[in-house]
Amino acid sequence: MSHLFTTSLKVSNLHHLKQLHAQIIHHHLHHHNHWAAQLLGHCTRLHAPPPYTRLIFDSVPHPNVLVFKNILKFYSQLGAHNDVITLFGQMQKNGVRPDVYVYAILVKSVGKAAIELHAHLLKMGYGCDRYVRNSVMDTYAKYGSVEVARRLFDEMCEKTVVDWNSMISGYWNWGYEDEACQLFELMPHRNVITWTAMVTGYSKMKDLKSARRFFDEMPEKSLVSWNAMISGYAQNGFAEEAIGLFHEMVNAGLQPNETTWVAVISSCSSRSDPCLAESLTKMLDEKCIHLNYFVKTALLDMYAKCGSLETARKVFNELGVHKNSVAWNAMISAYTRVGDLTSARELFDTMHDRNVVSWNSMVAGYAQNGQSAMALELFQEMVTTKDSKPDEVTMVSVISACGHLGALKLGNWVVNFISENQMKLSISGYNSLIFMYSKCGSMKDAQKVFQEMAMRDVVSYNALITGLAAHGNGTEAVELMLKMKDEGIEPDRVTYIGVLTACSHAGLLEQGREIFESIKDPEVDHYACMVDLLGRVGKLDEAKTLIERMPMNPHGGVYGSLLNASRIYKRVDLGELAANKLFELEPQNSGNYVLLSNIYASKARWEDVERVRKAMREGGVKKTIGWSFVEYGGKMHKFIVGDRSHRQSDDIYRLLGELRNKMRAFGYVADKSCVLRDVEEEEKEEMVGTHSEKLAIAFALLVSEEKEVIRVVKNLRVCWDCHMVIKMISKLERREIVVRDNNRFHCFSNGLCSCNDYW
DNA sequence: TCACAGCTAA
Repeated sequence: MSHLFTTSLKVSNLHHLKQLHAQIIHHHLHHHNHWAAQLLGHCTRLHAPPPYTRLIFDSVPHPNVLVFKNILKFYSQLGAHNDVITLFGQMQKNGVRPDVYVYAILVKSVGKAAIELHAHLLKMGYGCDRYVRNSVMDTYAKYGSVEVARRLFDEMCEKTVVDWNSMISGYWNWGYEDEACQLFELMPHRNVITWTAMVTGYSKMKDLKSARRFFDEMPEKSLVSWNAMISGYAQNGFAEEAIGLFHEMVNAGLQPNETTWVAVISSCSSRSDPCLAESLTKMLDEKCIHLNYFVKTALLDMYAKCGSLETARKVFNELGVHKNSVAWNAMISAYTRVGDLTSARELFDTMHDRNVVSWNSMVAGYAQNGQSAMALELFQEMVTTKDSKPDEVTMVSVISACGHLGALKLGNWVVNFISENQMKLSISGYNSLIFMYSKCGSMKDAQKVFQEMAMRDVVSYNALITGLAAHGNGTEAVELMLKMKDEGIEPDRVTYIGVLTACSHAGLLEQGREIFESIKDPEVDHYACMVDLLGRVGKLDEAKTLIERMPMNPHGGVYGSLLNASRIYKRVDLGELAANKLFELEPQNSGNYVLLSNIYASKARWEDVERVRKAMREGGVKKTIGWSFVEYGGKMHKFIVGDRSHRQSDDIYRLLGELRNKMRAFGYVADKSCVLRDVEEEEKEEMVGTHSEKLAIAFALLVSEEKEVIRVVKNLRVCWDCHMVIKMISKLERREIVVRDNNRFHCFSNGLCSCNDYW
């Protein structure tokens, strides 16, 4: 049996551990407490898989305090607090008397309940044991109240360096920078752990400069210190610095461990550089690094972000039963990143330990892939099931989805939800609110949010300027740009796109020209805005000249602006020129065909209209179909061409029929511009159909009260006949109809549109 | 005699 002792000495990896385990079983010793405790100790040290470790524990018929201690330590290290508490209960049931160390572990796991446990420990006379005392204080500092921890700290007559370190980390944990620094200064003897805690603390506050200062000033550095600094860089997006420091560490002759690798791998993920990923994979292979849980999950994420979804999935599958929520969430976002929402949802539905990040990944996945309605549906499920509590990340996605849909009532509900749950919003949270209100057509609220912000960044200004632009408030947008310059915030490319668009919508030719001239290196998008501005005020030939003099190749947006202007001013020559360029640049974009055919239609050139349609058919160009939304009763109702899925479909179609008859009676005859045709009459015709807008308006008419404003939201350019229908309904029904088309707001009343260039 | 404090993935 003596060889067992020698084997047990060199257990340096999982393989050795399993060999030792096999030998112990061979000698029928696995029921013995001594050997079980040995094995469990190795499990903790080597981060063995929990099911394997549990198997060893369960094979002991009468575990003693040593065995319990080791299994508790294992679970404690995993952060499996519930298992610690359950096992502690079992220990008491078995009549095994816990010692101070067991209590020290337990205190860490019970979280806020440590307060009761603390009283119990005092009664038992364990209060003055320095390990118990430190554990209690540490737990208060981590999970409870840092003030209580400080009181305990102050009451100690002899403080060890461990107590000081616990207290300093406790302060950092709650973001109390000043208190942490104060203690650091007061401390009689600092050790490497103290210094490392300072590095981590500053990294947590995103103050990498100070973190690095402490790192450089440390009298001695351990591997953990290096890891702290590298991880600090990695977690704050300083990938270059993290990788650089990693090389420095290797050059200093230090052997990286798994924690180091995790930081390096995650830096590589954020770079999304497939070459770097490959060289890293090779390096791990060559060095035969043992890949633990964290490393494998980090690798999974790296593969997903560096373009190899298949490899990521392979790692994910290989994690087997040991997968935790982080791996699941990484895989879910990997799918949403490439737009594969089906696979993402499949994973989301099959995972059982969903947390807030899982929900966020899925909600953001829908929101960022144009499925705002699904994003809101899932959010509502999240709130009703109370599976996880939404956080700021959730709310930003939800707010953005409300904006895309123009769901104002829902958006207001979300704002209420945020204040009721006392959620704090960061600058980007407020920015998303400005965006939402702008998109919902409520500039008053957008401006209110903007005013109330304590700090604003360039995105805040851009959100408001873009909103003002969409509402045609050109002068205000220009003023806002001047104001941001005054406050020392430099306009960026988005700002200029916003102001130029605003000038264009408000017809501010001279100011637009001036601003365009002031841009240092105008990009192609800025030229497109300028062409749009010139075109809308009727200077089409000047717009054409500007295009010819562009220093770069014009993109679709440039010619799109010219085409749109040609439509407004019925310039067939320039319209044809722009359209022909567009048919080359973006042959599958149906909108260009629609616009050209509308120019012909406005000149009653029906043969040409037919010719464009034929070209479209023959080119296999499918009209892009989009959803229209109407918010009613706190819900979004969505419609698509020929839709019959809505609950009130029958009523909606009946109303459409009635409207058609009414229009005929008022003399609006269906002419060749297909004003009143719908899908039943024109099944084979791709240019027309029962458009989503028609269905949406009919639905809104059905449910709205007399004189209520009807709001229809649609982001794509809508067709000729739909515009005509909207105009006529607004005249016949004497209703105001607001349509968000092409991200602009159009208010129809009495058959007239608020903007002068609407058809 | 030891254990207690610092670093790890979305």
